[in-house]
Amino acid sequence: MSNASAPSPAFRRAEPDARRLSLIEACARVLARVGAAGVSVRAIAQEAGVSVGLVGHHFGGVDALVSATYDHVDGKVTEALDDAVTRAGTHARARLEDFVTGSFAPPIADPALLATWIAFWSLVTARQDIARQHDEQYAGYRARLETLLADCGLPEARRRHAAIGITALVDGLWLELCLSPGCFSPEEARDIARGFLATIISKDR
Amino acid sequence: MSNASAPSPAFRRAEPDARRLSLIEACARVLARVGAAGVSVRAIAQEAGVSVGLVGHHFGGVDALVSATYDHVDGKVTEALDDAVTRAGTHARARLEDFVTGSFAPPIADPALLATWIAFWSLVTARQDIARQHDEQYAGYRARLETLLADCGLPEARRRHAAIGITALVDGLWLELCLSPGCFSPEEARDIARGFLATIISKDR
DNA sequence: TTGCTTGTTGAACGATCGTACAACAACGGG
DNA sequence: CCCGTTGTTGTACGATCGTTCAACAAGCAA
Repeated sequence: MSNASAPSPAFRRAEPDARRLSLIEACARVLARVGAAGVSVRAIAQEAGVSVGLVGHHFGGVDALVSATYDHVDGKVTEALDDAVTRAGTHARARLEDFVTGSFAPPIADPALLATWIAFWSLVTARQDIARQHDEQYAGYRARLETLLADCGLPEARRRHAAIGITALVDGLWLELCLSPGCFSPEEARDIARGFLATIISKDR
Repeated sequence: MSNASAPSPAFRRAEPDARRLSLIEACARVLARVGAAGVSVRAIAQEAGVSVGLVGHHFGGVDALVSATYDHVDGKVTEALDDAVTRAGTHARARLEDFVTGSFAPPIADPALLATWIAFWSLVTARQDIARQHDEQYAGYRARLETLLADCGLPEARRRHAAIGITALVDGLWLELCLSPGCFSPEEARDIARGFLATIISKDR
């Protein structure tokens, strides 16, 4: 039964980018499971199946890894919503509706993703770089929303308040959908959001 | 200048309830400052100006103190909103509006309180007792809201969706008001919330 | 095969964590 | 005045934290 000719390697080398990605994904899973209060280098390394030192080698420290995870998760959310808009076709109202209700469907409605996001929120107070990342993320989301509202013919004077309100409603529904999953369904969240949009944009067009 | 007759005491004894309250308030301040990830027995004790052992003596552990802080902060929020409703008088629509917009005025709009609340959210995933406390708090808020909606003549069939939507909008506005304080003002949040209410409840009555 | 690059490991370090507990002292009742 | 109650202190302990770094080895080039 010996296998001397192929002494299976103790570990596999990986491309730096690939290894960084696997660490980022492991960090996101740990954040979702134990929250920002319980995240640690050792927990992340174990989740990724590597040693503790590798985090320092690729990211310099756990803070940079958490920050990179924020960027990565935000990118996935943005990509998913952009895909939803593209799939909606060219009808402006449909593009807006699918952008807004996209937050209540996979992969964004995933409880693990929401828990990860809450962990980032909890770090805004304590860490300046996370606060900056949040500001950029929030501004980007609102800017995309305002563009979609403009395409629906909403006058510029009303876009700002509309975008703030829609974002708040979506965030609140998304949040509660994660914290108390049994309270209401994604379909109900969609209906509520669609009803709010109907009060802002005229039904036709 | 000697004062031998009054050798100033090294510490003051306090009523258990009073000491517990001061520890709870110190815990809330620490949660607001450093978030759930940075809270510790030593930080809380230093904030309250007492020794580390006192936390264990009065609460048994830091987890119970955090849980008690959640109860206390939730009680203060509920009290402030109930006061707003009482001050609004007997007009049903005014009571509803002041209940909803009360979240954008002191003491609830206080950034420290919001940061504390986010810290609780971040613990929902990791701690079952915090999750239960959240469910109770959320159910209580929605029940009060549904009562106010009923007083405004909203048919029962529409109350559930309306309450979920209003709660989500308020939570989202409250959240962003804390995370990016410079983005929009409490007055704007009030206007947006009032506009949403107007689409749910007929203007008269 | 040999040698080099470098991704990877795991032990070691000091700091900080939560908790336990024995000693101390403030304060009220005798 | 003294004494008992008990709120309070501060040290001690083991566990875990983030980081560092010398040694190892996987994979590629020659």
